[in-house]
Amino acid sequence: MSLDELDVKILSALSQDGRVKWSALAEQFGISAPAIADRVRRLENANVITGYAARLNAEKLGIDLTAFISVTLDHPRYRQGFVAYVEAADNIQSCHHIVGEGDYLLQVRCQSTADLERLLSDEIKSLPGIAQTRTTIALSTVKDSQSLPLSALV
Amino acid sequence: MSLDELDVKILSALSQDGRVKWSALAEQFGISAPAIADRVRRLENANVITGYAARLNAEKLGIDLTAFISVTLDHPRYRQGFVAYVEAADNIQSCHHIVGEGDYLLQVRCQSTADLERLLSDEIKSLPGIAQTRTTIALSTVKDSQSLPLSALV
DNA sequence: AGTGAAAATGGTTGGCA
DNA sequence: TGCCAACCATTTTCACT
Repeated sequence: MSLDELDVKILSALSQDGRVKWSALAEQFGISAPAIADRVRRLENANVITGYAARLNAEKLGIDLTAFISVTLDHPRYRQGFVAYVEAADNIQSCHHIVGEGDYLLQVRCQSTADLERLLSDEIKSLPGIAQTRTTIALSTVKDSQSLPLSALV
Repeated sequence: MSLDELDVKILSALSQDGRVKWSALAEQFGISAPAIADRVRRLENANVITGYAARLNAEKLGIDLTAFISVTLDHPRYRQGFVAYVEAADNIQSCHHIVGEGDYLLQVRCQSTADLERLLSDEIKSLPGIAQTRTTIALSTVKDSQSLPLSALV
């Protein structure tokens, strides 16, 4: 699917406000509301927009301990089990297969250091084939935007 | 602000589908649509819900090179300038002040290795007071959910 | 806090340029 | 693709519990 400039603008607007009214976008971009709706539907069908989510305040919810854990596996045969665990664990926000220090880099969210300790000791380190882990705790969050650099597309 | 069980369920539903109809939640939770709307408004006003966003497919958009960059500053006096840069740079998705290897951990999104090289050389390493950087490239993404572990709250 | 019904707003559909 | 206009769905308001 090819995107024109207006599509990118719509994507940008929807990443900032996923509940924006078509009529507001219509006015902003000088096009009609049904035309906006058409384009959004097209972007959804092409899986460029995969869904919508509320942005929650982790701090207000008391889930504001962020840590990064690099994990090294003993052998690739442990990958499948590890990945299955990662996908099911809702404390784990992201997991990337990396090159460098360790095999995987996890970003986790916990409520407390006790919670993190439990996650590390009782869960991650208890999985089969974990050779090594290294945990880095975030002292504070300078930026946490999940918006893609769409400006690069135009 | 204190959250009851229904609030948490609503937050969970809204993180999965930020455009869900109040009437659908109303039916699901056995309460009326205006009551759902009231609670959502309360959560918004309390800044528990900070907004809504479309989930975009980074791969389909060709912005699918993820890297982690740990940055060490020469001296805390460079912090302010560094933070200002980070906040303005839309390639930088997140930045955490960390303890351990380096001072800050950035997560960046690029279109290509050339793009990443430009970001590193022309931007980050050119900032005043950058003592060291260490870049880790993601070979693949196993998981990238931005949903908080709300189940821990109930 | 929550409800039900009415009013207001927004989304969707279909014929046409 | 996009527009307009009519139609339909949803949200919001409000008097009451």
